[in-house]
Amino acid sequence: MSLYKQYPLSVQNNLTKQKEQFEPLSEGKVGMYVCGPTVYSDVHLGNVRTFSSFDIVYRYLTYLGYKVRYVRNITDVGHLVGDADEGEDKIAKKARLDQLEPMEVVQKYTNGFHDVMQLFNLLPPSIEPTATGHIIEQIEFIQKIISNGYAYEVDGSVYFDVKKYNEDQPYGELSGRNVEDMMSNTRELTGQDQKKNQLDFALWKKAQSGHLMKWSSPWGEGFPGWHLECSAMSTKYLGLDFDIHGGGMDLKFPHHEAEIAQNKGCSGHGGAKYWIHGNMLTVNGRKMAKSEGNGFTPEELLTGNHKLLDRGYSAMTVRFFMLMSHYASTLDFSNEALQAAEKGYKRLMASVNLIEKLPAAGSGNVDQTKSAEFKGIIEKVLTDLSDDFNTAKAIASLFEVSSRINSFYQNPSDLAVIDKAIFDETIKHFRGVISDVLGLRNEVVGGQDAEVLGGVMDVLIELRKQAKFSKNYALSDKIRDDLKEVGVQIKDEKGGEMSYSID
RNA sequence: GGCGCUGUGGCCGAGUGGCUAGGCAGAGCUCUGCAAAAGCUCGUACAGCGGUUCGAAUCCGCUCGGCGCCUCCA
Repeated sequence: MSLYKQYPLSVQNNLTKQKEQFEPLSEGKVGMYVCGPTVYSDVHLGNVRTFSSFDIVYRYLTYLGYKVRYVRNITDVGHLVGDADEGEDKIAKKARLDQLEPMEVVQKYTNGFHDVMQLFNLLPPSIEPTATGHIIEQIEFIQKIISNGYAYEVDGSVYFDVKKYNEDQPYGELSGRNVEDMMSNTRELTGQDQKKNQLDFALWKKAQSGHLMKWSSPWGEGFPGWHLECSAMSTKYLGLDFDIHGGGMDLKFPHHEAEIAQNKGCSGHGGAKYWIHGNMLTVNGRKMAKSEGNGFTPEELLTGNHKLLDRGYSAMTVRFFMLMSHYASTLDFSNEALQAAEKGYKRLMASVNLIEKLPAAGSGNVDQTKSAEFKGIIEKVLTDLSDDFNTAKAIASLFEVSSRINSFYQNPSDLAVIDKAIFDETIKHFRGVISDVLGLRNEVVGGQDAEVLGGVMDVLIELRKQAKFSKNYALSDKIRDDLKEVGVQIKDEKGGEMSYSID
């Protein structure tokens, strides 16, 4: 039996505002689209949180046995800087400032984005389409919307007719808005003379003279509107109807609302069945954002070279920190919280590393009750993950397994009564969840350096053993204390063995 | 102004009406030559005020905070 039948998944669907049983449109297969980054600057930690949230979704679906097609786009054109329609293209502006080709800007930050994803151990999507690579699809999409009567052309630009659309189907169902309210409340913007209505949004914009990123279209030279690429590319790669659409909470309106309207205006199909939104990372209670000046890059995080950071934190520490809260809750960044996460993460991983040192399970009189109880912990982990990807709850249970492992190591007799098959199954999932679902990995020195270090440590440990054996505590303590000074902790174990960990 | 979220012990954070996660910090104990690690035990928190209920952190109302979106934003 596949795991997804054993641990049926439920998800909070923001389209229906309810937690629902997850049922893919096609048995055993999942199509998921997630809004990716706009590549005109470095990603900051807040961006990382959203992508991490959906990395968990992707990983867990896969772990449950679903075959997942995960599409995450790269927005490399089209978003304007100003709040009116005449603003400059962000990428073009960056290109002008840095004296680069727009596509050089795009490439630079796309590379940077990939590096960051790798650093935090996020899996690459199945397809990573770019907006500039799908201009034709977007033009075709617009043409269909126009022919359906939901868009109009004005002087080389095309706008989506929200009011007309709203006569046939509700606009605002995802974000809980209604058109009448918005028409009376939306503030006046300048430079929107072309639009019939303030709520209308651009599907295609005529390129002003000097605009760098532009393409030919039936309406003249221009570029696609802000929301169109996701509609066009999700349809192309996942179909008119697919399972999951994800993105940051801040994209809910207007971006995702526009996406739904575009989809329905084009084909009558709304796209995704389940809409999932990741919440924001905050700093002192405020959203981390470039405009707030409270964002920092992953590099600053690692080095601690930022005024908000007391010191540097590793990528896995940060990943673990993010997983300790639920993706739909805001998460507040602080040095204290990071330090707590760091210790917790190390404790968890230490127990994972201890598993291989354990003696065999089930070597004594097997106690079925205790065995079942042990198994129950990992079942709870999977049940919690199936409850809307609740990593926070799951981690609590993982720590329980962790404690058991530590106890088994100290008291092998407790392990002797645990059924071997049950133990192996539990440990398989314990390791699987930590590495495959949560994406946590050991942060150790790699390569040749690691071998050398290991060899050096073996020598020092042997020296300390001899010193202890001859009751030369002054020397044995000096070895331990001096190593502690340079960040290596020696631990004496039962039976005279010693182990070490690197801080 | 509209839509929505939120207020949990020293800190961070889960919480499906009753059995009241977990991590970090703190206290005690065990183990230990001394440590460290680990294990065990402890703190009995849910912004305030009402209400529903046998029973509410959890549901309802009001009050007071905080935040997000409504303009590009993960």
